[in-house]
Amino acid sequence: MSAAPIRIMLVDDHAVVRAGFRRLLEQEAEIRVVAEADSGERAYQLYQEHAPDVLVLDLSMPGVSGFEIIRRITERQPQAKILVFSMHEDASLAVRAIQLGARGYVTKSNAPEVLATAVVAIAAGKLFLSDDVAKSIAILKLTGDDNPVKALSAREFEIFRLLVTGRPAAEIARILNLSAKTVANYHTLIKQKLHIASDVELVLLALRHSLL
Amino acid sequence: MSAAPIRIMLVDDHAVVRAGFRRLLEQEAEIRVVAEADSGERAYQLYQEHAPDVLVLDLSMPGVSGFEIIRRITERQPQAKILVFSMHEDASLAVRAIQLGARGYVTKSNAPEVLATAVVAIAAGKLFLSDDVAKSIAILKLTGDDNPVKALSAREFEIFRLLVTGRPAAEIARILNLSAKTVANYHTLIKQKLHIASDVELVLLALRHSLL
DNA sequence: ATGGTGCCGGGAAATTTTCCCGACGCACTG
DNA sequence: CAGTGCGTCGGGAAAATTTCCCGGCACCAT
Repeated sequence: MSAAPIRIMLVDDHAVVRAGFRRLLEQEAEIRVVAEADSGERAYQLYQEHAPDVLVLDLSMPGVSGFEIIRRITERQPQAKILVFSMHEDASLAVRAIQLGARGYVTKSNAPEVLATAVVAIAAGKLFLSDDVAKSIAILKLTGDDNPVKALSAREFEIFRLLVTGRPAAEIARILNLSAKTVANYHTLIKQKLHIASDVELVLLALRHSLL
Repeated sequence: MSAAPIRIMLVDDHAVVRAGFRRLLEQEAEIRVVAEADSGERAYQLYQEHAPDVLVLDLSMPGVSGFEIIRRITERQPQAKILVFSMHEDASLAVRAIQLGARGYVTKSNAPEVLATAVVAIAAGKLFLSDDVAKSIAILKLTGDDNPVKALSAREFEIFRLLVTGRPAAEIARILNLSAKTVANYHTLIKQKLHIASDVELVLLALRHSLL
């Protein structure tokens, strides 16, 4: 089984934390920590140099934020495997991180061995969420604080769904027995309520909420 | 296991073919054929009445085409489970059918028991393609006859990829060191080459080619 | 050399989007 | 029960974008 070890890079602004993680992770025979970074700038650079299998990243850092690091790295390497290790159990943070391209999210309140488990899972190409964040996300989903459904009225949502299928406004108008003008007005209204600027983002949003 | 049987509806313009399918399918204990239709018009109507678990549909029919039936049904019931059973091994037909919302595609050149297998798979919520069409689709993908990559020049494709990430034109211009005007011109050109009318379709196209 | 093709952007018309507005029905409430 | 708010529907007109057409440049193959 243990062919090549899983090569890890750690990013955290506290050296002591990094050292702890290193110990923790290297208890697992198949895991090797090959690089560490203490800032966003260094993180990006070292990531390019070492091309680790998994990047373990603390979100809260001075300067360039963890989110920004995720964004930058996945922009060029969408296949990058990034595990976020955060103190916040906040569901929306996790959702944002995943949306930006992270492959996993584990809070520090978890048992230590969970981190290694997460690393292995992510290295294997899986998505990993610790139980606590998974639960908060599920709740968030259900209550839908975050969901387009929540922000939009029934009618607006109906039009939203038709829009993201690519139907021309004229056809939507026909389907719903509206004037094309009204559809256009709704279209604008929907984009406002969702705080997005373009149709492309509209589809992307629908996608993230598995509405396609 | 065998709690409730899988309720099937057959659509084919030849009565003899329907009868054959019925026999074939009902050899499986868990499958029950609850309705048959010989035309597109009837198909839609009966589907609403019986709400079968799976709709087995022949593509080639006089009058309302199989595609149109898929479109109409999935328009109102996107969760509808439709299995296309066709004589054509044509990959693009299968792709079109799936894009319209079908959950499976099996050609008539397959061994009889494949049909039952497909029905069961689709009832379970899976997507099913018979080996032959899967192969043609794969080839189509690889040779990319249909692919955006094929139609677009390198530069055009680069801009295409940035567009479908939702970035504003101004940012794309900055990234590529172009004037916003040029990006706009490319944007138009790309839509023309891809034969699409809107940005929404642009994203959906990218999606279908797993470019997101 | 020369015609085809991809790249880049300006100008201006054409179209679309957006904003603002008025109207209606409905539900809630003091 | 009048008043208030909100969702729905669309017209008019300004604002912004898209599209079309063009010219120039570089490259490459004939």
